[in-house]
Formats: sequence, structure tokens, C-alpha cells
Amino acid sequence: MTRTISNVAKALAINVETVRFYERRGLIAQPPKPEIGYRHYSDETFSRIRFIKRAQELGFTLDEIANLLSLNDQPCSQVQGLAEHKLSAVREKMAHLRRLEKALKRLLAQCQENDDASYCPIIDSLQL
Amino acid sequence: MTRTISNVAKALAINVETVRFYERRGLIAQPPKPEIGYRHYSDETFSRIRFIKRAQELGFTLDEIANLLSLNDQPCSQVQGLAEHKLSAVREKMAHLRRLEKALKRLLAQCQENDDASYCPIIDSLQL
DNA sequence: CTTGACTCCGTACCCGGGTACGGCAATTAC
DNA sequence: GTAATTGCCGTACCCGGGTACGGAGTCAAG
Repeated sequence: MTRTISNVAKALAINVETVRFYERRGLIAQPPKPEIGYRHYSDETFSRIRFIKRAQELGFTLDEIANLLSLNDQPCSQVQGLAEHKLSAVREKMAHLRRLEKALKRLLAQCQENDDASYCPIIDSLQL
Repeated sequence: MTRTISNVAKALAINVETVRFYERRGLIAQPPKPEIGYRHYSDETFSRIRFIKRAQELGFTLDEIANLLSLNDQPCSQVQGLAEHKLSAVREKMAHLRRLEKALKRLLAQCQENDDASYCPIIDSLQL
């Protein structure tokens, strides 16, 4: 089974264009084109793309992933630093969403109590 | 105090370009230009922009805000629907972030336990 | 009356993560 | 052998929420 680009894409449930996009971004090396025929994607490249997708699932951006990939042979502490950074970013976002949730809940509760159909507490509070 | 565009922008701590952007987006009407001189922004327009910024703080997108603005005189239930929708979107995002937090915490804990400087559990788990 | 700050207007660019298109080459399926 | 898929390549476009730029016109202070 020769790994053509669409083979790789299918196996990783991504788009051919996405693979090409990663090449353009410099996240993966484009395999050399043989004299004749199509490129063949090595297992290394395949794993590298899988790495990228997994790191994305952990919330890392493509820039951060480029960093992670370059840290492959660096001491663990470097990677740890990035992960800690990401963890605190995640926590900040959660805190922000919790504030939104509270505000929305409060406004919706006011709507519940409101009997006047021609008035909306939410609109009102935005308009003050 | 005549409300020129920069006056409005300053008072609402936004950019002049942002006001113009909202005009282009159709969120606010562009005040008519006098024969000579600069536009004057009415209190209505001013309040409308403030409304937009406040709704943004609640997590609404500009499209949703356009909707909210058009619902100004509609029954409260319409607005309530939008807010409920937003609330559940916020909760979904939180749930997603909680999963990320858990995964990152778990990986970081593995780094803590790891004594081998040449190996990183995070990189490893991404590479499998 | 000049200089500096502001407005007006159209257009283009930024980020992040892709997606889409169009024309040609190579390969595979029937 | 021919038709239908793929691959290759460059370029442009999508979303959302703006920001930046350049060349006029206009206004206010010194």
C-alpha cells in the first residue's frame, strides 16, 4: 500500500487540501516528487500529521504544534512549560465562560418572572 | 458637545474604524452627512453602539446582535430564545474546555513523575 | 493663514485554520 | 483504449471582528 496524499488524508480523516496546507505551513516536509508519478508519504510524515491532529485536540494551535514538533528531542521541561501555559489559558477561558453563564442565567431568570409581554428585561439591560 | 465619530468612539472606548465597520455591516445607520462639515451622531445611534458592545460582552456575535436589535419591539420570548441558545452554547464550550483541562492535567502529572530527562510523556502520547 | 487634528471614502490587509477552483499530468478501473 | 479518479500547483476565497492606509476635504487654534 503506497501512501499517496489521498490515502494519508483518508486514513487520518482529514482533507487532501489540509495535508497540502500543512506542507505550505512548514509543519510537514513535502515528500520529494519522483521522476514520474505521484509522491509517496513516509510513515514518519504520516505520524507527524497524526501528531498534529492529536495536539490540536488538546487545544494547541498550529504555531504551538510547530514548536512542540521542534521540541521533539528537547528535555521534557520545555514541553511541560508549553502544556502548563495551555492549561492556564484553558482555565482562563473557562472562567470567562462561567461569567457569561452567570450573566445569561441571571437575565433569563428575569425573563421568567416577567409577565409583561411588551417588555424584555434582557433588551432593557442592554439599553440602559 | 456635538457627537462626531471620534467623540463616540472615545466615549465607548472603541476605534473610529470600528464605528465605520458597524455602519458597513448595517448594525447602525450612518447619520446623513450635512451639506458641509462632519456627521453628527445622535443619542440613538450612540446607545445602539453601546448596546452592541454590551451584547458582545454577553458573548453574542454581531449577527446575533443584529437579530437582537431587530427584535427590539418583539415579544420577550424571542429574545429569551436567543439567550437560551447562547447559554447552551456557552455550556458546551465549557464542557469541551473541561475535557481539555483534564487531559492536560493528566499529561502534566505524568511529566511530574518522570525522571528521565530524555523522554517526555506528552510527546510520547502524541506520537503513539 | 497656516498648521495640525479630525473626517470621509474606498480598499486592502490581519489572524487561524483551512476550503475551493481550474487546468493539466498521471494513474487506475473497466 | 478510453474514461474516471487522483495528483499537482498556484491562487483565491471563507469566517468573524475588526485594523490599516492613502488622499482628499474640513475644522479649530495659534
